[in-house]
Amino acid sequence: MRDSTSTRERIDRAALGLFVERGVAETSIRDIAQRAGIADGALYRHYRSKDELVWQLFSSRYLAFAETLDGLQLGQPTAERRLDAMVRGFCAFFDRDWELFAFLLIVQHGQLARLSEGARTPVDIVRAVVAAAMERGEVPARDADLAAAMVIGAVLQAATFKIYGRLPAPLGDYADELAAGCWRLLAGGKAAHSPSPERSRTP
Amino acid sequence: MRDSTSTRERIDRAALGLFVERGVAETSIRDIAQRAGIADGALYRHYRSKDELVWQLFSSRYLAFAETLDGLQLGQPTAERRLDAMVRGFCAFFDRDWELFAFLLIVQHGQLARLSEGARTPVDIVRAVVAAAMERGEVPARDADLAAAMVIGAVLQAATFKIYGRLPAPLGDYADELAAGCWRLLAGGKAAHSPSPERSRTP
Amino acid sequence: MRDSTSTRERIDRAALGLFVERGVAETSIRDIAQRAGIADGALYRHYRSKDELVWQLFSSRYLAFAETLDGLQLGQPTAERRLDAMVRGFCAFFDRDWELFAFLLIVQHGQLARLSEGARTPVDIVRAVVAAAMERGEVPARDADLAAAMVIGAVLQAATFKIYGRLPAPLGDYADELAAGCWRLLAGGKAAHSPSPERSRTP
Amino acid sequence: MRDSTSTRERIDRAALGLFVERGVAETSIRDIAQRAGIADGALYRHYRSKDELVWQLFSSRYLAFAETLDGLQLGQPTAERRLDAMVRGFCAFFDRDWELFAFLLIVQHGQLARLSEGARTPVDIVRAVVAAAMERGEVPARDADLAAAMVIGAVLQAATFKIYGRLPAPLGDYADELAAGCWRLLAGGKAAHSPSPERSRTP
DNA sequence: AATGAATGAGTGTTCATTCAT
DNA sequence: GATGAATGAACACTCATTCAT
Repeated sequence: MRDSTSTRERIDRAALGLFVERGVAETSIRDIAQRAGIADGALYRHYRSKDELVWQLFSSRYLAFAETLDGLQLGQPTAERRLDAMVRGFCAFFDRDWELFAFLLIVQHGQLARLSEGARTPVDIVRAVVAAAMERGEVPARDADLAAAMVIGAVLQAATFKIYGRLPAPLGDYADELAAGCWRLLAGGKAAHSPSPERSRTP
Repeated sequence: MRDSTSTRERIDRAALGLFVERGVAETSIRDIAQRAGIADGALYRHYRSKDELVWQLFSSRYLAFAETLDGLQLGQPTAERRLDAMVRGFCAFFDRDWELFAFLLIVQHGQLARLSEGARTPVDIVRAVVAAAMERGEVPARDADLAAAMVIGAVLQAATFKIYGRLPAPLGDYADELAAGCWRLLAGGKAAHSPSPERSRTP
Repeated sequence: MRDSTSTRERIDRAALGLFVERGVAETSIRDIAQRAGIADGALYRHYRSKDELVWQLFSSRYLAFAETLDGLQLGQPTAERRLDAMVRGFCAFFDRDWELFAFLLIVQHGQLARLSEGARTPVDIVRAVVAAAMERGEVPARDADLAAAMVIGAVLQAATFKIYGRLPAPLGDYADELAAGCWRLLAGGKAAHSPSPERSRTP
Repeated sequence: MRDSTSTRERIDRAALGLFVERGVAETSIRDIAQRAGIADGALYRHYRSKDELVWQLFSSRYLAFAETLDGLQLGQPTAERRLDAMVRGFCAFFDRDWELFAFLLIVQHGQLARLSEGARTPVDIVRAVVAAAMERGEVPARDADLAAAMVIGAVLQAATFKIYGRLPAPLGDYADELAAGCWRLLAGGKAAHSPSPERSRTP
């Protein structure tokens, strides 16, 4: 058990690293096994196929992060605090293991569709928080999905910038600004349930 | 030339469609040639390799979009109008050819690094607009890169939601809300950490 | 077409030879390609898989032989002559290409089950001739299936003996004796529709 | 010893069953071990390799059957009775354990060559009986090898028909007919080519 | 320009076999 | 004797690429 666990962890870490460095298709099972320090065949004791490996790696981490996010948000008294906790949590998560985040980012397309219907993803968590805030009147009522998309995108893109070297400091250093920005996005202005036909927003 | 152009266009369209439907690695040159209605070998008259095809497709479209974005923004008098024009332009671009956008989204990782140092990407355009707005005092001075990331992310994620079916209407229907949200994000508040819910559009 | 045909024939012959020499499982696609003088990949232009190759080789030859057998039998006036023609035909077939026969013998188990329900096999041809002979009273009425089995087995086993070196001369040299033996088997004695409970056949 | 024996028997039975169901090449050591209820490695306490297992299984059963056949024949006073005893014995053997017979049938090619020069096979037993009958004048003198082949083939093919479902009743129900047919084959006629239907059992 | 048969390196995967426990 | 994780040499098969036509 001891050995088996450590072997699997070595596989996971090796795969994660290679997937991020070269991409999934460009990484062979041989590459992963070599970096993990095992023979190719041994990998199949832990995952039934390369596809399985990618899928398990993605889904387990992706859904675990959703739970983490939910846990952070649950204890908070106000929508603003909930958002703040989630943003901060995300930044910490990212700074602790940016490689994992990069992996999730890279492989999401093609894996997302395989999630079971009822799976609670990070997206669902954020959307629920946003929708609740609107229902309770803590925030102007708008299209909850669109609002959730914007908040998620704002934070995610910051992380992406970080990965591509467009942001110098650890993501945690931007957490305040990110949380504040998201709050402005969400809480600012008047209600305007989109899509609405009225226009002209120029002051 | 007429024939050649049309063949190339068929290749491009076939490749684009297949890449989005199945992913790049899962699409073979044979698949593309077949859908384009030519023999496998013929494809090599137009692209020297599969990698080349992906790269050409990505870079030309990606950089062309940057120019489009820049053009839209150039004529506008204020930062808010510039942002509005870009958001609206993006939505129109997306609704006209969402497949192309999905392609750009999917292949960006792995292609982004190949862009030449001085290339003007959509990201650069947005960043420049945001930075200029801050310099001119049209918007509170904050970290321009972070602000640009958030704005870009907010809009991009809305498009991603649209692709995954999380938003029902055409993206254009959300353009107002998107532009307004981005403006709130950019222009709202004074300090980085604003714990108070009140805000005013212009400082 | 010229080239393609010859390539396929080279593949068939190489596969046949190797299957007989080493067995199907012991023969790799590489072995076949090498003996056929082509690259491994080229084989897949002619057969979609190794299984397909074995199956095509077996079924085409097996069913073609059934037709040959049927043709030989058709022109004959009496049951004895029909049997004689078939036995003689089989021996000629064997002596012309014993390797093909050995192949059919070796791979039959596992391939036989894949034949479509209505396929006319050599076994069906012989059985039909035997049954017709019984119906017309040319031969005592017995269990047609059993009688067909015995006739087929008698000839087949002679061929098998030949393959294993237990018979020195060409099979054709035994054709008279084989045909006569089969005829004795079929035509001799009184009718005794088996399975019947009565016993004791000792004189 | 008790336990070991039973383990080995379980291995043998598992292997036999799987070989017949799927074929030898399609059956892995893991499959066998699993069905036998042991770990893969444990199998190597009983057989040094998969090849060994197949070989031991084949040769022991094949040669044991030869002895059985010989024993059955030995006590009989006449050639006809000897043949009858052997046919009957074969049918009983088949009905008692058709899986074993199917195994012998399937793997014979490729194993037969490994038998030592002097090994007494079922074929040798039958041939000896046939040859002796000819020498003693109990049966017309013909090519003993060919005659033996025909007799063996006739019975074997009936068994094969049974395996493939072409014969409905237990093989034992056909024993009379089989023995009679073989005897006609052997004892009937005078010359190799007997165009006349009349015959007498003993010359 | 186009064709499509051919190439051959490389992939994911299997599986007989070993060996530390 | 038994276990089962690990090995590593195959294997079937794919596919980007070439090239004679």
